[in-house]
Amino acid sequence: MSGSSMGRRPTMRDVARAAGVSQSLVSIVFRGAPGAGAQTRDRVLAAARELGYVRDESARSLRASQSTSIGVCFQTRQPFHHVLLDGMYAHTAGTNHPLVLSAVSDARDEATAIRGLLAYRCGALVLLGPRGDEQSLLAMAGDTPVVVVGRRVDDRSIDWVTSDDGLGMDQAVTHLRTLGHRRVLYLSCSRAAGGPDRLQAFHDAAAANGISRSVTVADGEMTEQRGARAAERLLAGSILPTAVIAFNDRVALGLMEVLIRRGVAVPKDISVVGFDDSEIAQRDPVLMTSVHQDAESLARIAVERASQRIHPSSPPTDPHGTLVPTHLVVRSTTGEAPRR
Amino acid sequence: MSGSSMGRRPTMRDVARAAGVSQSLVSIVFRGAPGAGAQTRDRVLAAARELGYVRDESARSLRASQSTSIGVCFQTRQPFHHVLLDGMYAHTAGTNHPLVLSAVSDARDEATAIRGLLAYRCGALVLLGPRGDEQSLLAMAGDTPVVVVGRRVDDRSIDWVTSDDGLGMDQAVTHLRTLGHRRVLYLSCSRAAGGPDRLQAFHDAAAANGISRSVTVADGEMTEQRGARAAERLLAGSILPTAVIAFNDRVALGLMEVLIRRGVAVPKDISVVGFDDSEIAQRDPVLMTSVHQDAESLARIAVERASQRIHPSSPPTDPHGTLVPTHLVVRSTTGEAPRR
DNA sequence: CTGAAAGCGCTTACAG
DNA sequence: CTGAAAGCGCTTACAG
Repeated sequence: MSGSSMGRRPTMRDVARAAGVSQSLVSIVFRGAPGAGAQTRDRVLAAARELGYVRDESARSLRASQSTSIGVCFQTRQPFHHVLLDGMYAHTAGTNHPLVLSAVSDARDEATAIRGLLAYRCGALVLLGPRGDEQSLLAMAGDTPVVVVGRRVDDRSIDWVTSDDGLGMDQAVTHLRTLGHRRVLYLSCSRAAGGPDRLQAFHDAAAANGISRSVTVADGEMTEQRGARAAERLLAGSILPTAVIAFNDRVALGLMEVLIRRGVAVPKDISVVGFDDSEIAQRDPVLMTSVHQDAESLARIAVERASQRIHPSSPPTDPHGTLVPTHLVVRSTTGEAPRR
Repeated sequence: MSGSSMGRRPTMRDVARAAGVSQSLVSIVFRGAPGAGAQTRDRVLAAARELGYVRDESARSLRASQSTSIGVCFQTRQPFHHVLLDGMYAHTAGTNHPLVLSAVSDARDEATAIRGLLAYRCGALVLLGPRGDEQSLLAMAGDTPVVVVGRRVDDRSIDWVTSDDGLGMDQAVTHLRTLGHRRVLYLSCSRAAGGPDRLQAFHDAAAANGISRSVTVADGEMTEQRGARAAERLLAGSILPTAVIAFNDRVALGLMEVLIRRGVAVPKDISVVGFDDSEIAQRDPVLMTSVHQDAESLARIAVERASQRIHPSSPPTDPHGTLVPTHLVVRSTTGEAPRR
């Protein structure tokens, strides 16, 4: 980088001088605004590259009348959030929507993470699986528009996008029912974003399939550990369900790890269905039947909603929420119900 | 938030007016600079809270003579990076070092991620497991100081901190040797940051334990899939090693998943040692023997180095790198070498 | 402590 | 296209 010879980082003035144009024009080129000829534009970009120029986001967002960056709040320990992040990066590459990230972790609560995003003047916030209730999310965000991913929201000032759990659960239960299963256990996670939605969806699907009276539900965390515990409790009990649907793939994996070690054959003795269809489910030899969540669409729609809120060309979309279809990926962990 | 009644977000001026002090004084309070009495300070903070004031990082970092924020470049698909993120958040909470995150993913290469950090005027960059070679990292960072986590770096202008792989490998190999193992396979990952270091460490540890001639090495990716493939290749071969050390816990897990399904008992028939001692290794029923990486110390030292580079009270520390000790956590996947 | 002021690097509107 | 200018919300040095 020849820029290093200057002793400070190059500014638009430096690029302008190097390209022999005005500073205003450099700004026009970098904003992609009309007013620069193709040839001039190339000269400016060449000079910028030569100097190692990087446009200053702090200055840009401070000065711009409308902040276009999208703040994303995610959880460090949620693999599915990282898949969503990938998708959001893919859908903002080359746009004027830089992503600003802020993580929720043991040492950092949601309010702190959101405050961190506001400090960078984000034009909109995308919250992945937020735990807070609607009113506190609204209070935290203040005047900044909010898009929630992974659960429904009633308040109409918040946009949301999530997988169609009703559809997904129905696909899972119908699949099991077709295989002859009636005694189905659902490992719920009421604490998670979308946890209550998914539980309701399970009850609805059981009713629709006429097995409401033979299904059971257990509640807990959304980790492998929780699945493992559930397996132990199952094995200690008198009547085994013939199939288990887990809140997510991680819970299903933990469950299967214990079952297999204890000599319970999957799916011969018990069928297992995961949720997410993450890498966990897809890999050999796990090959788990799982409800596929379309992370790519979730991410794309979240970005689109945020972008619409930032540039309100039209009144807010109605409805304010989107359900993304799921589909069931049948692999090797589901089979005919055993007769017992 | 009573601030929402203003129609725009509150600034320091608004807080000053509400608290009945000057704007300069509000700045002093928020910077923690000397010049404000305890009582005034409380009045300012109360007014700020009342208004829902969040200090504008864009303006702060634009104006401040020295940018104090730390840019962190991480990979979305690396669980260990998220543990490091947790640690870095914990060690910057309450300091004047806000973290700015930028992810590397399929859709976003390292150069783009680093440029993203520079755009926010970070005072220093912390790169988690960067893949680029030293010269390109230096070129990308320009004048911004760089701290690399997860591998050694020769260039003395870059600080680094990583686990002592030499120690960790020696702990793993010595443990196996004590149990009578000689035929040890190492599943390497030369492409990963620190991969070559760890491979060299394995060879050194084998030599120190007098088993150089009976060990083998296979190379590949750092995923469960890769471990599963390795297990299949092992089972197809004529002579099984009596123990496997994996590049990380994920590879070890994939390996064990196949072994257990094929009726190969761990550790009776084959011992398995992971690396990282992540949640994967710790959970029941996996309970994997693994080389523990001290993520908390790695994160703390990375933050300390970055902070030192931002506020150079003393000349750069010598040496510019730190090796963090590992320790071996013995669980249930290692045992006496089988006689065959 | 106050108050007035300069300036970080941009965006934006404006006269030419 | 240029060039001069204002201003985003802060930090910082300064006179009182």
